[in-house]
Amino acid sequence: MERLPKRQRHQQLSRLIEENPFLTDRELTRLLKVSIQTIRLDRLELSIPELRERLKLMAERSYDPVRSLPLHEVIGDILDLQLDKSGISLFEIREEHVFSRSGIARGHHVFAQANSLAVAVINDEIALTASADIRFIRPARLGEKCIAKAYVRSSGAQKGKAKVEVFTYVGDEMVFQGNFVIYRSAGEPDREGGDGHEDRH
Amino acid sequence: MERLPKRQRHQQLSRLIEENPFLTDRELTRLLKVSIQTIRLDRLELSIPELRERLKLMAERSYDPVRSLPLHEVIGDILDLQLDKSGISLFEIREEHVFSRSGIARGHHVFAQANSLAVAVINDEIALTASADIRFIRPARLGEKCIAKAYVRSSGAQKGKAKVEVFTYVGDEMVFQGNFVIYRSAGEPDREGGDGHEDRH
DNA sequence: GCTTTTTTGGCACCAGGTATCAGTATGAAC
DNA sequence: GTTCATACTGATACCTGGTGCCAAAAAAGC
Repeated sequence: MERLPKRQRHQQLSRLIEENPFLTDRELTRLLKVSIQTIRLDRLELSIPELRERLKLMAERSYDPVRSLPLHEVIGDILDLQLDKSGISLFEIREEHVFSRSGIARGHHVFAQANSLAVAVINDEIALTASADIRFIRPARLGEKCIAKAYVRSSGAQKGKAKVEVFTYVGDEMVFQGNFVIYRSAGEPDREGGDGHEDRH
Repeated sequence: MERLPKRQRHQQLSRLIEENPFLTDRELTRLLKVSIQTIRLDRLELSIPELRERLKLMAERSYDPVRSLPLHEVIGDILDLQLDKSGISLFEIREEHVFSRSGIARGHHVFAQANSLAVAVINDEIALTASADIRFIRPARLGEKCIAKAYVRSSGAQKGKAKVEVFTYVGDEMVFQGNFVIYRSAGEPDREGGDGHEDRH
């Protein structure tokens, strides 16, 4: 018996299930023209879990709050935070942040890291982005770690507006720079803004 | 028999399953102190599908490319697009876009709608945001429908840079305004940018 | 009291498997 | 030719997490 058919079938099986994880063993018998036992042996050898386990894994992954709400609260990990002074956050460009073909991060994510850091650095219950002036210096790419540094240029605790400057680096290359004007609740909290935070931890 | 216990149980059941869709009927019997048949009757009345169906739905949702990559391609539905001239998109502020307590949309989403429309309106294979000057005029809130209108002010097909102005409205109130500079592949596609598109359909 | 609703129990059945044992085909090795 | 290994198939028992249905018991409601 040729060895190839089996290996080919294994490859096909992997591919089929990868591109449609909703296939039952019975449906796979039709596609691969082998018995259901063979399908199951193959899955065993390839350690591909059964349909229900596959679906459960997918559901869990999409249910994971960290993954399912990637734009909640602060984007990136806060490394340092000196309220009303400065802050640093780290954000790694992963698969889900880039265009699959070019590997270039979508602007939203780079913006979101900077924006949420600018908001987080403001020492107030409510902080909302009023305006921003941003520049994408060079594209951020898959796997790169973006370090955003925010500096409060004028805290404006009395005026109700604060100016925050954010620089985002990959290594020593700057990829993004932005000037944010943040409304703070000391001023008129709800008049403007498109972002804010409600939980300070 | 009081009507309340049943209704209360129904509420509890809905809440429990909502916050943990992975619960089996058997586990629910422990939590609600009723028989498994009652749980099943309750699910029937509330038309809550069985565990496996719930997981399957979650898996499908996370597998659906449109939903699983909410920040892919264009955010919002394109209502009108005249390449290198103007475009209109609609984006409804839903639960997942707002801060749960204030109901105010996170800035990323409002920005993302405007940004992706600005990029989409450019008639080129590759388009990347180079810089932007944005203003959040008033907060967008849960349930509001944001209409973004983009106007290409200078297409710059030769220069490699285009200027796009975007206004986002809720009803006749402006919530956001932004000026975008977009790099287009005619110029130097990969030199800058934080966003782009790879598929034009 | 009696009636109605709610709850429970029991049983058959289903999908989509796992696990295991036995049998068959096929080709290479001696 | 016989033996052996590998691959494949079939059959059966069992599992989970249910559905569907019927009847009995319990709890309200009047």
